Amino acid sequence: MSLLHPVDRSSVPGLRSARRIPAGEHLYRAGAEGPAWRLHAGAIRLDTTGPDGHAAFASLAIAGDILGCEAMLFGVYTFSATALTECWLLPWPEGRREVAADSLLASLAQAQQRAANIVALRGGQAMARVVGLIRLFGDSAGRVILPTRQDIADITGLRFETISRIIKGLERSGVLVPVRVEGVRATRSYAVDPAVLNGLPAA
Amino acid sequence: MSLLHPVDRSSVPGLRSARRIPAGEHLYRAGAEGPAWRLHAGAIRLDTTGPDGHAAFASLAIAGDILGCEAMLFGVYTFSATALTECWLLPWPEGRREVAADSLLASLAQAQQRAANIVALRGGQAMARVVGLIRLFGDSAGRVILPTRQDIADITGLRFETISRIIKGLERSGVLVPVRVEGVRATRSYAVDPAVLNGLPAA
DNA sequence: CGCATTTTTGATACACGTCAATCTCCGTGG
DNA sequence: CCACGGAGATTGACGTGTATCAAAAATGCG
Repeated sequence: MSLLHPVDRSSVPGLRSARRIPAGEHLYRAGAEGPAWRLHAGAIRLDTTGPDGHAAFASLAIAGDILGCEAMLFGVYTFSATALTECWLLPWPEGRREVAADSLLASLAQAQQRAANIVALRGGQAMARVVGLIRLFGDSAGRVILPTRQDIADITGLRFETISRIIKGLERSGVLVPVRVEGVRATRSYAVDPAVLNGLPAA
Repeated sequence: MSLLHPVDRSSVPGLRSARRIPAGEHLYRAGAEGPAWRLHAGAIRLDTTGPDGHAAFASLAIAGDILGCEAMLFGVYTFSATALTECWLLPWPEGRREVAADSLLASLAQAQQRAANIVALRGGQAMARVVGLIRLFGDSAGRVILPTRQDIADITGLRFETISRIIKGLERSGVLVPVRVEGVRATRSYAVDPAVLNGLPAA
């Protein structure tokens, strides 16, 4: 296995002011004040804090999504945001101008599409759910960096033991091949069988 | 059981141009052209049409939600919309003016909140999911008009036989009491135990 | 090198799925 | 007004996919 290096973000135009969040850390918590963000790279989970103070998975943001825009309306964040993988974010809206209606409309349409994706990850058999999540997280080059087993379990509504069994099964059947990436846990970086990454039902 | 009568919508201000959709009928289909709508009363399911032409539950709209705004951006609807209960809708945006950014922002925040609700309906034990859906559909007076068992099953990611068993169980334990409403099927209109309608874990 | 965290694996239980047979409701037409 | 028929709902018997509990192994940090 060759050792890959993470992308150098400092060369990306307009990303001077980008904020980096390491995997597992909070971007913000429900009830706190702060700006809205656009997620440039990585994945973030959003949790509601129940009346009993117990956090429950509520939604998912992946590259391109807008997060925390409700704080522009209510003053505080509704959800807590935690990085599932290393993330790069930009304050939103980007320019110093007013928020364009078109931009908001696009965000709204995208939010609905994302919601439909998440719903699909929470129905059907466990194998199909996990493969769906791998597709959602996989890049065009056929590589994935997955969240922890526990986070995958929260997203799919399964148990981490079940996730572990399924991912090990996909490894054994060759659908997933471990890939070492600097700064990423060994159990979380894989190359994905391209046939499975697009439509096929997997093993 | 007394016979209740449906609300007379003609007395609601600004609802002259409202469109009525009977339970079970389509408002629009994916790929078609049309305006965006605000759902004034009732509930609507949104389905994605998969590559195999097979429809899958994607999202839910309840009173106050905006539907089909993606058609303002892409020209066509992304999802198919079907009435779960009798619905009243208004074309959106309401006035003849431009869409206000604030209004869109509110819709975006609401869409995210709704998505979190739906996610919650698709995890945990079957009883908790069904009770959660009853809470979502129940009005402040403690009455619910539910979708068909099949629709509830699609929303919660369970089977209609399971839904039937759970709802019958709630009836037998007195949490749900059948209520006759004109034009609504006997199995779909109930009074809900107020203790269960707010926080309590149910039977 | 030791230790906390995460992941893997096994054995067992049970909640829900599946299949199939009624039963109820309600609209239709004789 | 009642017989008919179809869609939706209920119920039972049985199978199975995940949950649950428990223990060991792997991973990576200090």
